[in-house]
Amino acid sequence: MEDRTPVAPPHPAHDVTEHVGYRLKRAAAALRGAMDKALRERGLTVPQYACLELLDERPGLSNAELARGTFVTRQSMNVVLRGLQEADLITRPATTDHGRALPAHLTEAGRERLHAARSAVYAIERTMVDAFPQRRLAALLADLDRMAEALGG
Amino acid sequence: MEDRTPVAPPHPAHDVTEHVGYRLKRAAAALRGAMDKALRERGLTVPQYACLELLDERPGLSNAELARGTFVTRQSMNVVLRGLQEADLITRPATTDHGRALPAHLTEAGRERLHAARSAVYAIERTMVDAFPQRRLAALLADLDRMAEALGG
DNA sequence: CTGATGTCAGGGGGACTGACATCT
DNA sequence: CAGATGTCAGTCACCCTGACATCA
Repeated sequence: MEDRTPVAPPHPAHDVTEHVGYRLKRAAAALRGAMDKALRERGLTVPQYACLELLDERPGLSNAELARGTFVTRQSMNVVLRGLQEADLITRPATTDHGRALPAHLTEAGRERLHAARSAVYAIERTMVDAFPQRRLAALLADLDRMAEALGG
Repeated sequence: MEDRTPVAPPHPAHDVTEHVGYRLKRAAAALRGAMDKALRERGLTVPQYACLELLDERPGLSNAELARGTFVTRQSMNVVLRGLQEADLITRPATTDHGRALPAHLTEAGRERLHAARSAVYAIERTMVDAFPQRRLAALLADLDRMAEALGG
């Protein structure tokens, strides 16, 4: 496996734009940018939106559970929750009589904010999905999952 | 911790884990994490590695050109270049007799560092690519590109 | 003047590790 | 005791906008 080529003039093989990683990053960056913009116009950050979606799906999750569900530390999720609380989009009890876990719930304002944001996010997803043949969707989803798992995601 | 029945997911259609965006972000995050780790062990950050790859491919690019090539501002790229210069991985003339653009070039140390990092990065790519049927690679690359373009990436 | 460039200053969102107290 | 949790403190990498001077 020894490549003895000393130094390399610009070869096609060295064109990083041909690599899977580059394409993946580019697509994810484009998605992130589109979501950033759409969500900021609606008063949410991407982590906040993800947290609201998860809470809408599973009301009563604790900070640590939300952190695990979005693949961040509970310290990072704590900051997100604090922001959502200050905006009155979620509620958390200050104390609990059993254990330390504090269940979070969407407020009515939180539900409304989420639904507005969701429309925008779904439109972005629709744009992505419509960009390639529909029959390849399932395979694409499966391959993305396999890549994430192979890398320990 | 499961004291009560955890919470029934209201609608499957609301399960964000089914969405393309979620899968894409998860795969990209796994890639980013793997690259972060591998590159840190070799004394590079991800933006630094990207910059070195671009400079290897196109020697003499200026700060602004590198910024455009990696989709960041020239201020951000300036920080990256400063770090690479302090590590003696690239050289830039302090002045030029024509214009303001300062062409950057890899040093020998820069080439060596890049090649070591590239081996690690390529191994990560190999892991990703080997995770799904090879015959779907071309379609996957094309679909990722189409998604990025559809979103204005 | 206009446009592109390099650079300094400042800020901000997002994520991490370490440390500590609380509660089962 | 161990284990999970909430939280405070500090740090870091990254990217951004604004402002300014330089130069074709």
